[in-house]
Order: sequence, then C-alpha cells, then structure tokens
Amino acid sequence: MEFVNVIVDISHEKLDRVFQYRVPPELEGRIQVGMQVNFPFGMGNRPMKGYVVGCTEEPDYPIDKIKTLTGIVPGSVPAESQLIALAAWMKETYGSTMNQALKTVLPVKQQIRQKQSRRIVLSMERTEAEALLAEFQRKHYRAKERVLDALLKNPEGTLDYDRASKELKATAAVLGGLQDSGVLRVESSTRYRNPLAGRFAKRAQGVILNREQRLAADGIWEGCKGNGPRTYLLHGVTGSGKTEVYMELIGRVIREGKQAIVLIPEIALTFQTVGRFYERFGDRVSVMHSRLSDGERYDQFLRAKEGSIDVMIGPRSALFAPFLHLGIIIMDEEHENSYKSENVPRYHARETAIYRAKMCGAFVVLGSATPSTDSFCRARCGEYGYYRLPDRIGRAALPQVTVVDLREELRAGNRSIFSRKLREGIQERLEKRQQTMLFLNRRGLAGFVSCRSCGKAVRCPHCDVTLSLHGDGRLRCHYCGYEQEMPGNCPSCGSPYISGFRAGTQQIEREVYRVFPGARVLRMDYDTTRSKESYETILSAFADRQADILVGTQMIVKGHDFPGVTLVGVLAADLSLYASDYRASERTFQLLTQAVGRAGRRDLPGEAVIQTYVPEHYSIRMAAKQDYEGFYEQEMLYRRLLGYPPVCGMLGIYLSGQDEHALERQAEYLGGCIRGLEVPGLSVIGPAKAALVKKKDIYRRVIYLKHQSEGTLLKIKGKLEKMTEQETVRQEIYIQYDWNPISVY
DNA sequence: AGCACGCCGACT
DNA sequence: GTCGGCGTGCTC
Repeated sequence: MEFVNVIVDISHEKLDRVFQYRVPPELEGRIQVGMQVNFPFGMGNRPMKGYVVGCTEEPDYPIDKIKTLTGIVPGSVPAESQLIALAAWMKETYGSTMNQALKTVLPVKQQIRQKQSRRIVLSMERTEAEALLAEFQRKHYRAKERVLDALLKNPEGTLDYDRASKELKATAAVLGGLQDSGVLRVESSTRYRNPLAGRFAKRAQGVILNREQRLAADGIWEGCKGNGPRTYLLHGVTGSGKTEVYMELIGRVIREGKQAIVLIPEIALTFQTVGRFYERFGDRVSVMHSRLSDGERYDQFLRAKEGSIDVMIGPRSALFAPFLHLGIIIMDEEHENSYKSENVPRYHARETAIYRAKMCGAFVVLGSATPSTDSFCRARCGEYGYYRLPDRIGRAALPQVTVVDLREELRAGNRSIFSRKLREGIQERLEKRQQTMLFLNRRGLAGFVSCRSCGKAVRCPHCDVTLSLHGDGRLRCHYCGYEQEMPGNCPSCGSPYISGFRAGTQQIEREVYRVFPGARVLRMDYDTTRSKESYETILSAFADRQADILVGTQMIVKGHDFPGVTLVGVLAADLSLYASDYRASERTFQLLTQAVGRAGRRDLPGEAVIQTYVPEHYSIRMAAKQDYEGFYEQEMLYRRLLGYPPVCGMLGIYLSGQDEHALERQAEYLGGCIRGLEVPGLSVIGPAKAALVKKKDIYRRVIYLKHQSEGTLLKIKGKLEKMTEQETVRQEIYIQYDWNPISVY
C-alpha cells in the first residue's frame, strides 16, 4: 500500500475525481479507506483535506509528479468518512465507478446548490457606490464595474451569487476584493426547515408492549449488548405490532446518545407512519422522501450531521444519513423489491445497511410479515437472530380464503372477469354497506394486443416489449413512451382479427360499473397516482367510505388499513407467476399473502377470493393458508435444485451497445474468457439476449454467473472489470454488474 | 475552490 | 517600462 487514491474535500465538478498520493513511511499501515488526510494540493502546495477512497501499489499517474501525504486529520472521524468508506465498499461489491458510488452516498449536487443560494448585498450608501462606479469606469475595472452596476440597478441592492459569477463573469477574486474593500458582503442563507414541524404534536410516551413484543425487544437488545448476532429478523403478520418493538429499541438507543435510521419502502411512507414516530420522539425525528425539494433534503443532511436529529425515516436513501453515532438501523417490510436500487451501483439496502451497521457497531432489525427467502434462510442457519410476533393485536381469526379455479368457471360458461363466488361476495358487501378491494397484479389498461390468426403481439419498435392498449385507444410502450394508433389489421399478417387481450385496472373499473350499477368505485394504479398527493387522496377517500369498491394494482395491498373492508378479490393471481425470473413465486406468495391480510379487521370477519388458472401452485395454496413456512420449504427445494440465491450467489453481467454485432462478439468473447478461468463449481449462463432485447435502440445481452461462494464471484467480477476496461471503451460497449439480481434486465 | 501565469491597458 | 487587474487553466 504505497499509494492512495484521495478525493479532495472541495465540491466542484472539476475536482470531482481521485488524486493519487504517496504514503510516507511513518504513516505506512495506518492509512484506511474513509480516513480524512492532509496533503499539499495545487501549484502553491496549499494544505488541503480529503478522504482516502482506495489504495494501490501501482499508480496510474507519472510517479515523479506524485506528492506525499502530510498526515492523518487527528481524532476527527467525520460522518462523511464513514459514508465514503461505505461508498468504497459499494463500489467493490456492486460494481461501479467511485464517482457513481459517492454520488449515491453523498448529496454532492445539493451541496453545490446550497452554495449557489448565496446572495451578494451592497453594503454602502448608494450615492457612495455610484461615485465608486464612476471611478471603476474611469480606471477600466470592467469586472468590478459590471458587478456594481448590476447591484445598483436592483432597487434592493442584492444579487444572486451564482448569477453574478456566471452572467457577469465575476470571479471569486473580484468578488472577494470587493468584499474586502467594504463595497458588498456575501450572505449565505442557512435556515434549516424540518418538513414535519407543525404537522404533529409530541405526545406523552409510554406504550405498553404485550408479552411477545417485550420478548422480542428485550431479546434483541440483550443479544446486541452481549455476544448475539448483529442482525435480527422480526417476523410478524400485518397488525401484529412490529412498530412498537421498533420504537422501544429506538428509545433505548437514543437514551445511549446514539441515533437511529428507519427504512420504509417509498410506497408505505405516509404521514400516518411518520406521525407515529414524531408523536413518540418529537422534533428530533426527520424524514427524507422523494417529494422533498433538493434544498429541504440537503437541510436534513446537514441537520443530521450537526446532531440535531436522532431518528431519520425514509426510503433506501435514508440509509446514508450522516449520523456520527449510529446505533440501530430498522428496515420495515424488508422483503420489498424497492430496497434494491435500479441504478448503478445496484446496491441492496439490506446488505448495505448490515455493512454500515458493522462499520460503526450498530445493529439491524429487519421486519416483515412475509420475509424474503434470503433473510429467512439466514435466520434459520443462525446468522440472524429471529423473533416472531404471532398474533394480530386484539383481534380475531385470519380471513376465510377461497381459491377459485377460472378454468372451471369457463367450463361452466362464465366468461366474465368475476367468478360466481366473487360476484356474489361483492353483491353481498354492497347490500351490507361494507367495502371490497379488487386487486390486479398489473398496471395499465388491457395488456398486450395480439392477433388471433398468427398469434403475434404488437411490439415496440425500439424496446421489443409488447405495447399496452390505453383508455384513449392508443398503444404505448411502458419503457420508452413510444405510442401509435391501435391498428385495424395485424402488422405481421394483415388479418383483421386483432384485439386487446387481458384486463387492466381501467377495464375492471368499467366492468364493475357494468355489473354493479350504482356502486361507487375508486381506482388506484400507476396512472391515477402520478400527480402529487393523489395517492393519499384516494386512500383517505376510501377510508372515509366515499366508495364501496377500490380497484388497484400492487399499491393498494401495501401498508394501509381499511376497517370497512371485509372482502378482498384477487382477480388473476397467476399474472405475477408469468414473470420470467426465479423470484416470481416468491413475489406472488408475498403479494397474495398481503392482499388476503387486508380483509377483515376490527370486529368484522373477513373473506378473500383468489381467482387463478393454476390453483394447485404452491404459492397460491400456501398464501391461501397463510402458511409462510410451508411456502418457504417448497420454494427452497426449487432454489436448491437450480442453484439460485439464497443457496448460491448470483451475478448478472449486463452488456449494452448500439452495434448489435459488436455487442454479440464482445458478449461471446467475455463468456469465453469466464469459462476459460475454469473456476470449479462456477456455472456460466449465456451470453443470451436480455429479456428486453432492445431499449431505446440500444441492444442488450446478459450473462449470469452462479457459485456457492459469494467471495469467488466477487473476485471474478474484479478480474472482469480490469480485463474489460480498455476493450469496451473502444468498442462503445457498456458493462454493468448486478449482484443477486431481483428484476430482469 | 484557489492559485499562478500571462495578457493588456494605464499611469509614471 | 512597470504596475496591477483580469481571464484561463490546472491541480496527483
């Protein structure tokens, strides 16, 4: 470790890259990634601070030009250094450049924006300033003249700092000079706002835990204080009171002077959820979510760094709250796919949370009613601690579930989207003035449009996915937005027998109105919740009983409680089974279990009807029984047989490029190289065309690797990264890595 | 961001 | 000629 890669502690695009320094002998062995160090920088060798992001033996910069570190910044371990070390780990594990990793971990852009919000204020009498302006004109101080002129033209005597430096080309030297001579002063606004302030009131604390909750909270706490595991799985059905356990643990962590991060899937992040934490912990709770403005988000980052926040709640990005003494990370609904990032680095918030906790001696609690197979497997083998909350608090049995075989319905001559059982159920609820939820695991209107003569579906010319028929009669691509009129004849064979195929939420809504005239229906899907607060609006309207039936996709089954709902109908349970990836069964089981769990709360008994073409499938059978362990055993048989995670580690290698032939060649070459490594126990799948062969006119290929040992796969990834560095740049081919992929590429 | 170097107008 | 502001480019 003779040289280190360092990023300079200045936020400016030109400096947003690594610089290499020599490690002096006296610091040999003491340097670690994430540390803050001193070094001479620039022509004047002015002393500068920065962070170590990596080490090398061979620098890629002329050795004679490399300078030497002057020292380690003593004592101070700023919160950023922890995050930078985390970024370095993410880069290694998930595959990305250091810059990409740093950008996901630190709010770089917001930092610049913050500085841009500075104002220049005239700090002398106008008459005096006018005299000075004349003097500048006479002396041909053109930059100073421009600034002062602009200041005087504004009746307030102020200027935006950013505009001054860009439009008026006023350099920092000019503005600094003017400030020193007392002409103006630079003011930066640093008023932080808490986005929650004023919305909730802090209430007296002290929730009394029931026996199971106390057992879990005490068990986790003692395990962490002793030699127990650092990660816990809290397995409890919806409504079993996991949140109270979280809050108890957070309370204890805060009493120790440490901080807490609470991760929640974006879709479940409602004001009710946050409100419960705010009522318990008061003003020292903050929230991060996508609706916050950049400024507000950066404010939260600074407040956390200053130590004026104890609890940060938010989706996966809240994981990077810059707490100095992080004590606990809670991850609610840990099985949710949204915890995996879709952008490079494709990190999983669960693994990243566990690593961050390990770095700073914190512990992790994962909560779910339907744990991911990954977490449950680790809990089984003792890597994670495990606690179960078995009962729904203060209420009765699980809903009564009926599985309806749609093939039978068809044989009986019922071609409607509602089975006889479901139709009767809805009718009964309408008469009793109770509510129904209809769940369709799909978005958009009618799915694909296909030809009954040749069987071909209408596809997007850019992305190679089927186009969706929307309410306005147009076909749209959900990836690139391409659209076209619904054709009268099949584009492949010219046959006129072409039509929409499967039902979407809009069609179901229409069908409900037709079959149940007078019923009040609300629809909730991707399209109706695009505008800002509409998600909340629809949910609260339904909660207020302003509608009898709620039709929707995934989002209606997550999180929310509707006391009036006594019937849940799953219209086509197998839709999610058709997804072409190894997690399809798991996802189906989770969705169905959640959907069924929505029925019958409080004193009213619930009922669920699951419609399917494959009633014998174990995901559907086990979900109907609400039997998690039964599902897990079945699923693990399949995973073991085929060597999928969590039994094996899996690495997706995604190649993309404009030139399909060059891409094909490169993919074959890379596949050959990997096979050539002859790693024992490694299975190489592909190269193959991606599920999405073409996206926005860029072609895509995939290779998948599976191996028992995750470490081996990481090593192979490292080798490939080095190997492909120059070659792919020349060929204009891009390679991404995906560790334990969740979605199909 | 901040520093140095080189350019060019202004003043002795 | 020289003084000093101003713009440009580079920083391991």
